[in-house]
Amino acid sequence: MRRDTFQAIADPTRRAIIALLALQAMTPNAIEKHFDTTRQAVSKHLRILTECELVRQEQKGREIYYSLEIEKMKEIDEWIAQFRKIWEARFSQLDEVLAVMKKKK
Amino acid sequence: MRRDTFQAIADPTRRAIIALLALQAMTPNAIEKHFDTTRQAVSKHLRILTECELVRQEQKGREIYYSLEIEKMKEIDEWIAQFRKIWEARFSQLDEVLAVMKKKK
DNA sequence: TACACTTGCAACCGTTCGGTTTCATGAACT
DNA sequence: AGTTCATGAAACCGAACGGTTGCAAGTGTA
Repeated sequence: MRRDTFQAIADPTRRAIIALLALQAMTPNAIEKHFDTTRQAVSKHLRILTECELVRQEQKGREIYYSLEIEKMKEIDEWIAQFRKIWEARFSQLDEVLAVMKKKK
Repeated sequence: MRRDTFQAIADPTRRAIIALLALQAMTPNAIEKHFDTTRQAVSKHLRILTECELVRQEQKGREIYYSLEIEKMKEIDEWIAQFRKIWEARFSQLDEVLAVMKKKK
């Protein structure tokens, strides 16, 4: 069973849950109301997110509040960084070209 | 069949292929040599990447060169941006705290 | 033309995924 | 103590995934 951050964000429902939890901690019941699935399906997603350590739980009486472990998202950001570097380099190249064109004019 | 950028980067082999193609265009045969799988498996990954428009092909004689459509990676970057905003905000808050502490000392 | 090379595609296989249904557990309320 | 509420876990299902094997098609070369 692969269980990493990339696999966690592969599912659109999980991405939506992550985005929700970025704003505030929520209980499974509260999360469920934002979607068209059953509570159990949400619960399964939360299980996966917990296993990936993208989310942490905090028991409050009989409710469990889930909140986002936002630091984990940096894993994705770091991987993307190598490509961002490339397109930023291209952009500055374009900038140079434009500067040269302007000069000539 | 879900076929989007997030699902494309969920697989570690595909991530490695993407990273390879970011450096230079390659043929399936050349790509295969970097991995421990069969050519056909790589071919399947390339098919998925093509369907996601993350990769484009260019026929050169009997060889096909695959290259990365790096712009597509921005989709991921844009989604991550919302979280980057949060952790950067937290970082600058920390910065403020440190500044205040320094002042007091 | 015959043959080697590069590649894609279809069929199959075991595993995982995402979901539903059902049941168990533990906290809060009456 | 009994009931309701919030939640997780297990069993099951159909679909998709990732891989392998075998084959077909097109290009280059002797």
